[in-house]
Amino acid sequence: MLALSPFTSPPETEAQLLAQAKRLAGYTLGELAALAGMPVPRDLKRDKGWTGVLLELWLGASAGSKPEQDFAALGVELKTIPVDNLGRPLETTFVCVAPLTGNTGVVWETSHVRHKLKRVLWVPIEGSRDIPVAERRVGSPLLWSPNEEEEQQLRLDWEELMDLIVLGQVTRITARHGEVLQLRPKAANSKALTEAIGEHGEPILTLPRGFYLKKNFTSALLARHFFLSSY
DNA sequence: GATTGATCATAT
DNA sequence: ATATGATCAATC
Repeated sequence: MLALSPFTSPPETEAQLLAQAKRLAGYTLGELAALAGMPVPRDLKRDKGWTGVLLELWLGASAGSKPEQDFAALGVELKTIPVDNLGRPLETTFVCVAPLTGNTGVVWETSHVRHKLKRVLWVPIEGSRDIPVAERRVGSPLLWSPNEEEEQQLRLDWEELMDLIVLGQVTRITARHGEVLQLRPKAANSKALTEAIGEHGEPILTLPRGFYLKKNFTSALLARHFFLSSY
């Protein structure tokens, strides 16, 4: 029998949240899904957010689609991150949608990116596609805030990208811009359009974009944690 | 094999 | 269309 049950209400402290996340380490997604009464999809092709929702449930996050941090009372954001057998990220990490209009005068200090990343509970999950979803294991969690260097890296990339957006260059931005933070499409499909600023300052329609953390960034922060926890 | 651009589900 | 949760898969 598993001495484990999902939170039915949000955790009241960071310590409580982290403790519960630590309890989940080592369990498989299949075990956690069964205890939560959730069916396990064969793969994640049509259930890309399934793992995130499962962990939200187990950790007592305000499930669903509220434009808030997952643990609003604690100011903590939950991110599951798929990793390989060495704990390296297999995917980039979505942060938030990029505002493409109304950006005159915006600054890093009050940006959505900075707010989202102020405090993050990272939960690594085995993500190799050759491991059946139900057999993938939850890894050791990490409660993280950007250090000075990370914050600076993020700020520089964000400022470069936002400058291009404000200057009407959004359609010229590719995922190659930015060292640790990149801008990529974030949409249902390539026909979903949103308003942006064109190269002559005119309104245009373009693909919605999102900010994503590149793997070099998340890989480093997870590696640091792994290194430190091995002592 | 890694990366960039595209895409999937669901709720509001 | 926008927000939440992300991974897929064509291409380099």
